[in-house]
Amino acid sequence: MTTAKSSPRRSTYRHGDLQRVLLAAGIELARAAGPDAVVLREVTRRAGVVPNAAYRHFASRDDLLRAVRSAALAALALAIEAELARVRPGKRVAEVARAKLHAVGVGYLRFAQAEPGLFRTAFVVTDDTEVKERDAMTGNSGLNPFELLGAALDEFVVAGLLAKAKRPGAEYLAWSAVHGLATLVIDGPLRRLDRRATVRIGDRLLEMVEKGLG
Amino acid sequence: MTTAKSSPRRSTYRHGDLQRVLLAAGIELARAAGPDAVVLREVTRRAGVVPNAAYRHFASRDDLLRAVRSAALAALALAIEAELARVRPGKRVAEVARAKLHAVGVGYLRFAQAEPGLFRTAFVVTDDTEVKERDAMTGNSGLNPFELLGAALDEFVVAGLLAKAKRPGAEYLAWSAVHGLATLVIDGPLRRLDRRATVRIGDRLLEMVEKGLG
DNA sequence: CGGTATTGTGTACACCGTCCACATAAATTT
DNA sequence: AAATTTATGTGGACGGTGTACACAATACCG
Repeated sequence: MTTAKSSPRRSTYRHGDLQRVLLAAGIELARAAGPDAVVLREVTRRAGVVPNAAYRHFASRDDLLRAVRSAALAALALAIEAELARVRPGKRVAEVARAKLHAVGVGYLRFAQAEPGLFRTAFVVTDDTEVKERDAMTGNSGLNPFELLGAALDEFVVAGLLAKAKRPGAEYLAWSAVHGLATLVIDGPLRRLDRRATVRIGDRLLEMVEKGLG
Repeated sequence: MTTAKSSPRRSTYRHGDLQRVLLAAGIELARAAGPDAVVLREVTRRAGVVPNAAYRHFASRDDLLRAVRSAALAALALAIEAELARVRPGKRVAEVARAKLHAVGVGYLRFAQAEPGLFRTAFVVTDDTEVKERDAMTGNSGLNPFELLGAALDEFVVAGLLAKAKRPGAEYLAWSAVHGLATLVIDGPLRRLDRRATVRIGDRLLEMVEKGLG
């Protein structure tokens, strides 16, 4: 017999869509158990392929992880955009701007709590710092999470809620606060908070950011 | 011959102080390259001992990592206390309280930038959530970093800078902001900032927290 | 149709954490 | 002081990991 061993479960020698399947498996592992769970051999196992096959599509395990990380960032961007889409186009620009910034924060925190594995993966620190797949980590708007926050702050300036002089760098301050709370909620002392309590403290935090930025 | 092989480099069969040496080696690895670098076999290698010897002092690699994490938290607490000690005991309580909160934030950020490996290790998420070595992670004051922040906020209330009603949970908000900025600075987009620029944005962040908390 | 580039396979290596049985030395009991 | 128990380090093994290298099978292109 020419073919036996384990279980080919695939008639053709070529897989056809291995890259995508490997990435999908990686994302699934990350979702279930965070970045450390993205192990190359398990990914290939799920794709029904030998471990080394992955090296035809990813330079290393770290390269695969980077791809998964981009996907996680894209998912976060989509979650934020979904929250932004719920903002009703009211009359007063100030209120709309406020609602949008709030939506960014809420989307961020919601995602962290709903998908902690992906969230941690999105912010894992990989070997080489610079990113090439810039647009693999964006949502429908073409903006990544950080840029979505920046856009919301721009509207704050337009609405007169934030002095133009204070705009540069403001996204770092706002992002710090929201991201910090997210890590507290998924890994830190606020781990056991339920959704309601999270929303409450999230609101307080966003209030602090709004009041404090100006 | 009874003894040969590699190099015992130790005459006595017993080591004498292995637990401490293993922990020290683990801390050194964490300092140099973060939590993932705390690998059990390397730690024992540095102690001149066979890998399994570690299991007489730590239940697992994760247990060792937890000990290193406690040490890292203690180091952070010490850094904060050092900054607090520089606060001059001025006349006005309000000014002192402000300076102390500022010192906590600055100590936190300084430590993150000066010892990124230890900082990341201090906040690594380990398997079992609860901590037993509660006082292995404190500074000279007996307080851990989080509690030091809480104490600073208490003084804020005493000084009338923070309404009593807003005190509960305030440490979560302040901590979120500072910790978020720290991660931005060591792993995120602000990675390349020099000390001066870090101090500047740190000041802005702390200003936001002060203004926003009230 | 025949050569060539692409993609998956097989084998092998070094490293990791951890289990088990065993050896040695210190502590304790007799 | 001798005997026994307990603490600590050793040796060897197993299954897991990432990845390098040579090879095989297919798709593609002239």
